[in-house]
Amino acid sequence: MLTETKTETLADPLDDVLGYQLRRAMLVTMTALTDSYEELDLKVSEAIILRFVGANPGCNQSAIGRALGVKRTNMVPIVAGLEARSLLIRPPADGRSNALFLTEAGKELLKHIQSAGDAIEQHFFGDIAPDTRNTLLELCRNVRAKAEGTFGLPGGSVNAITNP
Amino acid sequence: MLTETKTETLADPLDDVLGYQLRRAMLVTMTALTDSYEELDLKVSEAIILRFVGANPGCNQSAIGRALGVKRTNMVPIVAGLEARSLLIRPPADGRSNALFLTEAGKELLKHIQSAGDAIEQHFFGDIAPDTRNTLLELCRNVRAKAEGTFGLPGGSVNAITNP
DNA sequence: TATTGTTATACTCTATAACTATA
DNA sequence: TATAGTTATAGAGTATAACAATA
Repeated sequence: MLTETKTETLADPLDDVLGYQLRRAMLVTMTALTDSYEELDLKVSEAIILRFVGANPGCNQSAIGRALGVKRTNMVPIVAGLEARSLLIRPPADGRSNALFLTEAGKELLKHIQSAGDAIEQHFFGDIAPDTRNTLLELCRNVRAKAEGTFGLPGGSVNAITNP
Repeated sequence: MLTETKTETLADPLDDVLGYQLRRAMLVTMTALTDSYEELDLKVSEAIILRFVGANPGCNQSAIGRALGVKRTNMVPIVAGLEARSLLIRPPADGRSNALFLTEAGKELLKHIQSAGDAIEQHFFGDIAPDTRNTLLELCRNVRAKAEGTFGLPGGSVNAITNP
């Protein structure tokens, strides 16, 4: 006679829902990224913003916010924190906006940010065939393009980036 | 002479980072889902939990929390809210746990939840070829399987589900 | 001893409104 | 009038700690 093993396995009604499964998978990678950047004492949002400043020296924080889908009101404490840690400077560009530049410390940290990001990318997506990878990237572009479609989403709030 | 058009297009250093692009795409679909469920006066978390109860009548809220990656402490107000709205009941299963069941109203609402979810799925992923779709689902499974790999993530907090 | 439900609480990211200064 | 930076504040999701009751 078999001892009854309590199999706590719930039926998953979303098992075949691609949007849901993609989200679950993304949460895994975001958690890994969060943990990895924690060793650099950075949040994911801070790391991403540093990468953007590194790639766009002299841009202002509102432009980065638009690119990332982060409202300019929420950029304030993040950028202020990075400046307070001397990872970037923001001399006035004109009377109302500041030009962001990485400091030497910021540039040095950026290298580690990129290494950590690459490691995560490699770990989770390194075994994907190149053509599958391209298919995926195109899928992502299509999904984001559809955001302005039938569902009439406001462009600004479609795509915030920070929270795991 | 050409008038200089201010082309505010920042270089995107993450343009080719699959993890990042997948996340951006996911945020788009989650925003659409949030907006859609808003018409049913439901949060995404509430809708997902109702789907799980519908698929697993009699289960308790901690089990759902484990399946979704939501801590049982955070299940409390959500389930209590659904009970207060008479969408589910929770008679005691044994002395310490309750068995969750949808009410008739909950079952009726579940139909609309599924329709709304299907519409989002169709809108964003309806044009994907079946074999590509399967590739994607397998990719998701692989990513989640890797969470217990090198990065040694705690199984519990890997995969919360609610927040857009 | 482990599990279930619960309260209280803190932290993060996101959102809106409103203000100031400048283009 | 539109834009950039800012402050204050509210909401939602997630986190830990602690407790009582039960298995």
